[in-house]
Amino acid sequence: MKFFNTLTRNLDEFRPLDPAGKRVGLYTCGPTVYNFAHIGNFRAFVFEDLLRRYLAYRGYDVLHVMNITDVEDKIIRTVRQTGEPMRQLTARFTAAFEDDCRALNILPPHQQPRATEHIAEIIALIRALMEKGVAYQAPDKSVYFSIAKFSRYGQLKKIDAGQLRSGERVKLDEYEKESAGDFALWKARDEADGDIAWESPWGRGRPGWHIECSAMSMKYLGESFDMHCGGEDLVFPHHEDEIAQSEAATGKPFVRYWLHCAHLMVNGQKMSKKLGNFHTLRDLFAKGFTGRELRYTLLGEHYRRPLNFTLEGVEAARASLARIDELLVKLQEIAGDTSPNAGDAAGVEGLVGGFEAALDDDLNVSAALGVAFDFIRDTNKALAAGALKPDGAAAVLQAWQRLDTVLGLGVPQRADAPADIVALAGQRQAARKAKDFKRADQLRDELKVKGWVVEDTPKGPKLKQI
RNA sequence: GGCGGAGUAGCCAAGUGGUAAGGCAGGAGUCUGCAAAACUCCUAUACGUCGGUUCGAUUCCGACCUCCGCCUCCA
Repeated sequence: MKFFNTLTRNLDEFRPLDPAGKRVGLYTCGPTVYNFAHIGNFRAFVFEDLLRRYLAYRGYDVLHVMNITDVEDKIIRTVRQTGEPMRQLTARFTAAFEDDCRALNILPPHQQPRATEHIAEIIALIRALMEKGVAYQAPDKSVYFSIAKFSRYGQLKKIDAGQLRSGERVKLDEYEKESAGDFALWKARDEADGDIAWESPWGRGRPGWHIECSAMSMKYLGESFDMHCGGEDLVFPHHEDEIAQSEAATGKPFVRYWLHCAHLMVNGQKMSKKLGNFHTLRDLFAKGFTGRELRYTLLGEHYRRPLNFTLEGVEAARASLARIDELLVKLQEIAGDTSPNAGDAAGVEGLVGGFEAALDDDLNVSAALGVAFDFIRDTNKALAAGALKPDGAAAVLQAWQRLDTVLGLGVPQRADAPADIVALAGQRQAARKAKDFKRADQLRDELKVKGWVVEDTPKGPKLKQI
C-alpha cells in the first residue's frame, strides 16, 4: 500500500510504527465550529474517511482521532457579533457537523477531543517548550514559538525559514513577535475576548490554533504516530508548526505520513459566497440531493487532484448509483436466501483484485470504480443471458458488501410493496392481459404518483420504490 | 516575488514510451403493447500551445499560455 507523503514528496510504502504491523494511529484535523461546514470541508472529511476505511479493510486496527476546534479567533468574533454564549455556539455547530457527517456516512472518529477540554495538556506542552528555550513570552504577554530555534523548520513545506516574507496578512498582525515566522502558542487575553480566557503560567489567555493539534494528537496517539491528514491549505503553516512544536518538545519524530487532499472548486472557480457558488450540505439537501449522492460525488475523484464540484456532477452521481443499485437488487432477487460458498469466489476475483490494486496505489478510487463498473457490465451480461445462479449471485453480493465497507455507499434493501400497491399492480396486470393498455398505463401513472415504478420483465411485473 | 499542483471527448474522470479505463449526457438499435432496466453501436482518429529527445510522446525534457493552492491561524 503506497501513499503520497507530503513530507518526502514521494509515494511511500506504508509501514505502521507498531512492531506487530497492526495498529495505526490516524489524526485528522477537524472543523472549527463557528458555522456550518461547506462542501469543500467535506471533501477532506470524505477523503479521510476513505483512507480510514481502507486501512481497516486491509486489516489494520485504526485509532482515528479528530479534533474539534472550539476556541479560535473566528469563534470569538462570532460570539462578539451575535452574543450567543461560546459553548452554546460551538455545541450547536458541533452537532450540525456530526449530523452532516452521518448524512455522508462518514465514520465517527474514535476520539473527538475538544480544545477547550485540553487546556491543561496544552499548557503542559507550552511549558515544555519554554523550558527547552524554543518559546518566549513577548511584551504583549503572548507566548510564541521561535522558529529560529528549530533548525528543521520548513521540512514539510520545503521552505527556507529565512525566505519567509511578510505578506499582507502579516501587516494586519498586531503581535509583538521576534520574527515574522514565529507563531502563537498562547494568546494573551485582550478586551475583545470577554470572558473567553483561561489561567496559565503566562497570565490569562487562550491557546493558539496549532498547539491544540499537537497536544491532543500526542495525548491520544503518542509522541510519534503514523498518519496525519488535512486539506492542502493546512500544509503551511498549520502542519509545519505542529511538527516544529511537537518535535521540539519531545525530541522525537512527530508523524510518519502526511497526506493532504487538494481543494474543491465549484464550477471551475474557487468557492466563495460572493460568487454565489458556496454550498453547505443543507443547501444541497434542500435542492433534493441525498447524502450518499454527495458522498459519491466527493469520493469519486482522486484526493490529490482538484475536484470540480457541479450540480450536474451530483446528478451524474445519482445516475451512477442507480446503475449500481439496479444490479444489486437484481442480484438479491436471484440470490434469495442462498449463502455463498467458497467455490463461488472465482467469479469475483477480478473485481476484488482490481479494486484493491487501485486503492493500494495511493487510494486511486477512480480506477477502483472503473474496475467496479467493468464488473457491473459483465455481470449484467451474465444476468441477461440467465447465466447467474443463486450461489453465484450470492457470492457477488458478498464481495460487493465487503468492498462497500470501503466505499460506504450502502447496499439497497429490497423493500416489499404494501398491499394497496400490490393490488394496483395486480389490476394493471389484469388490464394488460385484457389488452386494455390505456387502463394499464393509467394505473402505472397512479403507482408512480404513489412512489412506485412498475417494470415488466420476462418473469412478470416488478415493483420498484422511487 | 517565492514554493507547489493542475489542463485527457459535450460534462466528470483513470492511465500509459508504442495510437487511451470508467461514469454521466445525447442519438440509433435489440427487447417491450408502450415503457423501464439491461445489452449493442454511434457521438469518440479526446491527451492546453510550441519546440526538443526518441524508431515512436498524451506519457520524458524545455519554454509558453490558462486555472488553482500556500506564503501566519482557510479542508
